[in-house]
Amino acid sequence: MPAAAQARDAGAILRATGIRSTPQRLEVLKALTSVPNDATAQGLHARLRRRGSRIGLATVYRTLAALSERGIIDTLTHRQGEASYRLCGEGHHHHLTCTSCNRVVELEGCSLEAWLAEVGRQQGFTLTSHQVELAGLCSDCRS
Amino acid sequence: MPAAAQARDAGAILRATGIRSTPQRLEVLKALTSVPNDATAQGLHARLRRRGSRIGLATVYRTLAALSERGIIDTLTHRQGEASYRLCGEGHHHHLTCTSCNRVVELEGCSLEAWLAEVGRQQGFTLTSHQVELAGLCSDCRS
DNA sequence: TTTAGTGCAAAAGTTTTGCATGGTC
DNA sequence: GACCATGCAAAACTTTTGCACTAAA
Repeated sequence: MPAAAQARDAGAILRATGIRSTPQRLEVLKALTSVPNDATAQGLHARLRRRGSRIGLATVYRTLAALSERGIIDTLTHRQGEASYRLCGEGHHHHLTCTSCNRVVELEGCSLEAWLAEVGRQQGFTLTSHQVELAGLCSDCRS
Repeated sequence: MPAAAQARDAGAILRATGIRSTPQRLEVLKALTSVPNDATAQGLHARLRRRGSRIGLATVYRTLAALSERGIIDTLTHRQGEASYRLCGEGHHHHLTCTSCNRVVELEGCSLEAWLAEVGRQQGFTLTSHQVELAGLCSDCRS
């Protein structure tokens, strides 16, 4: 459970990646661990402010950018016009989002290698990256 | 060649979808056919203006939204912060973009059904949609 | 003490909207 | 003539940046 392990000590994550540990960064990181799904910069900022934090919106953006750069969080683009972020397990994986309750399931591993290789070969491309976002209704919302 | 067929008569596309045909919408549609890759709203507007059109930016946005709603064009989100649009063939398909020259290849068909069904079953989801964006280096740019 | 992070406000950028005008059916 | 589309400008948003100040190492 990589995500849970990370959640146990936000400070350790920052220290491990060599970026300076500050109260604001810890706040953002903790807020991310307490959200089951993905969150937007604006949403995180509002949430922290509501709880009494004096953190600035720019700091939230800068923190999310720093964490994303270092691979600690993932940047999802399934929201229209607004980027959203999620604390994730390690390694390559994809997400499955419920269109009704916004629950996000992290799919472990990626079984697309064979297909990707085939497509690359057919089109003469050297594939360097791929982004996959699945959407549907979760079992709870289907009823 | 659905895309080419569409290009032959922009007016017919508009008539077929029941939306009113106007010079501006034809301009946008023709501009899309003359671009090999995807284009942004801002880019299309600038291009049309440069060629003497008096079309407004809002009209370009409204036209692209109308066309996208009706499935005549696809909305891609691989550009950061700016949506881009592409006149596409019919049916479900995915795109492969060259990270160097921005060339976009439209992949016919989608071979992910089996994988999707498996993932949905495992997670208890009823999958309703998926978005796949592949990126890599095309043969021309590899050298 | 050096270096990097923060908050605020302003700026930058994309997209949307209100409204008077003009074009389409 | 009824209705819809357009152009313009302003507004609404998200995100970035400049800068004086503060805090971390």
